[in-house]
Amino acid sequence: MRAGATPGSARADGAPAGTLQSFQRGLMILDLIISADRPLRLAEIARTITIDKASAFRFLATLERFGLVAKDEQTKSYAAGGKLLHWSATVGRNGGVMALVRPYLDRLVAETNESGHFAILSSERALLLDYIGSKGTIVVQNRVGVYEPLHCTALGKALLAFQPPERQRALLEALTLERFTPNTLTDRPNLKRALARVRDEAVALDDAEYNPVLYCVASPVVGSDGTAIGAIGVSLVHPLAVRQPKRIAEVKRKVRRCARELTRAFAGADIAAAVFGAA
Amino acid sequence: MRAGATPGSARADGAPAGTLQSFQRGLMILDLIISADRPLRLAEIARTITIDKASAFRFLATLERFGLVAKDEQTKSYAAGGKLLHWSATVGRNGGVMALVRPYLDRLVAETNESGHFAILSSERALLLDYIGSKGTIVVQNRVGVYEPLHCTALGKALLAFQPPERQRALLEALTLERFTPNTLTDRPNLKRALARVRDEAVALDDAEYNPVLYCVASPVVGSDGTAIGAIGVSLVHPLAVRQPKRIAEVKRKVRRCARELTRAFAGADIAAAVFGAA
DNA sequence: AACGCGCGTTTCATTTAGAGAAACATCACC
DNA sequence: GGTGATGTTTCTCTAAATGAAACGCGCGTT
Repeated sequence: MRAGATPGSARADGAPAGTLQSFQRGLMILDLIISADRPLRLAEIARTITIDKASAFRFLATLERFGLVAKDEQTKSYAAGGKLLHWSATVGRNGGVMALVRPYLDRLVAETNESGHFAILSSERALLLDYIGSKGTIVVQNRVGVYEPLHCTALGKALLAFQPPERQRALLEALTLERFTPNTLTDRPNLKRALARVRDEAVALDDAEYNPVLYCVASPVVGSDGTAIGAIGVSLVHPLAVRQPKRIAEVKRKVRRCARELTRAFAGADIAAAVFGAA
Repeated sequence: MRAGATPGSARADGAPAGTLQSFQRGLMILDLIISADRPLRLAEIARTITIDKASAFRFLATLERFGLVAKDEQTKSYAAGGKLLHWSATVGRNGGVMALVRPYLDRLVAETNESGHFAILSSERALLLDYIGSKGTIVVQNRVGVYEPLHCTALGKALLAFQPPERQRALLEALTLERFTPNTLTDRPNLKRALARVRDEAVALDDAEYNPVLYCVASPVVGSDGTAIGAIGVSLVHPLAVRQPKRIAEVKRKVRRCARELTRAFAGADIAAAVFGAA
């Protein structure tokens, strides 16, 4: 279409060279249908993606054949299909990282009696990979697979603080720093200062910066190259937590220790010592 | 490529008209990576899908940009990416059918004290949509999202027995009737007879025909057009179950009743009566 | 060290497979 | 019954994907 595009350069639509445009469009449609909270109609989809009706029709037909979307012939609307559930089940049982992390997370939850999370950096967000609810009466709901912002969560700041300098700069540049609560850090200088502190202490805090009722503590799990491959932490109910500085200090210690041991398991004792200091 | 293909007719590669070949290829690659139990290399993928290396590279680059696959730069291998977890989380919370089914499934499990399942027909398989473990000591593991064969499971047979005649014929035609245990029905005439009985009784059994240690009982949940929109059932541990005909009869009654009530909720009392008989 | 081999990546010309317009078919709502 | 929006099919043209080939690289072998 764009005839003047130099080969090898980025195209006008933002799709970089070496990627397949039509495939990408199809994935966008699938993503749209999954993200929508209700079945979507063809015209609606074509309009939001801004592609031709006819093309949308073909994409949807292909997705349907694959079982990825289900078409309701009555209402002519499209929703997530059975294959997605199958994929979910398959991806979920993929022990991968989680098999290694689980025991540590288990112990952290048992020790602190708070809800524990493990997250990785994915698409400029913190992606919650695992969750264990506390045994206490108040339980933060399970939100595995959910994205959370980097700038105002403990897990996010732990991940952000331990990125290579250029990557961190790029991320900070790209982030929106949306305000969620009065406590949210929304200016880059303040955030940078906070990250420096996280780097020093190897513990990140979230004092109701994202969710007004949560006080979170997280530490990075660092790989052999010194960058965070994940972050582990716990969530406390905010109004109760802030009144108990001794309890917070204790939780910080336990999260920190847990992350250090995980880091040692992943990357060895020398890296762990470099990040968390000597035992 | 195939220049002689008549417009509108099926293409030589089996892809029907109106579907996008390249998009389909991309989805096949994604499916392959998800299904694989280990990270895959580019060459491997290209060979199994039988596409050009260069194309595979482009597809993978696109998938990676989307976060659907994660590339390990060290080993140059591809695995399922974070976006899939995100999709899983999003699809999972989709209350849809399950919100309606859950209470019934809950009650069935409570009444029978056995593990309960709910499945739908998807891609010539029974797709497990929900599961509740029994409160007893022996628990069948959770397998939500898993496909099971139609010809040798109680849920599958319940679904199969209540399909429109032509669809049922087509399905029977297409099925492989693979043998899993000595009890598996592997010839079509026998299977047809079994389905006729299921249709009469509105209860399907699986006497260790798929898993040698399971005895399963299931009934169809029928929609307003008289075809099964799902199936609900329980799994008993086989060697214990067969010794207790009275227990089995009781479970059958309870499963049947649960399915009837669910059918009534979905399709109304008249349909329920037509399938399950008068109360 | 030189060699061969397989793999990943990039480039390039060829041509298919997809895009888009338009015609058609339905349906809903005035 | 007409008007407009939507879903579906057909057709033509060309942009976009394809596949061959070339390149660079790491690895194991001789």
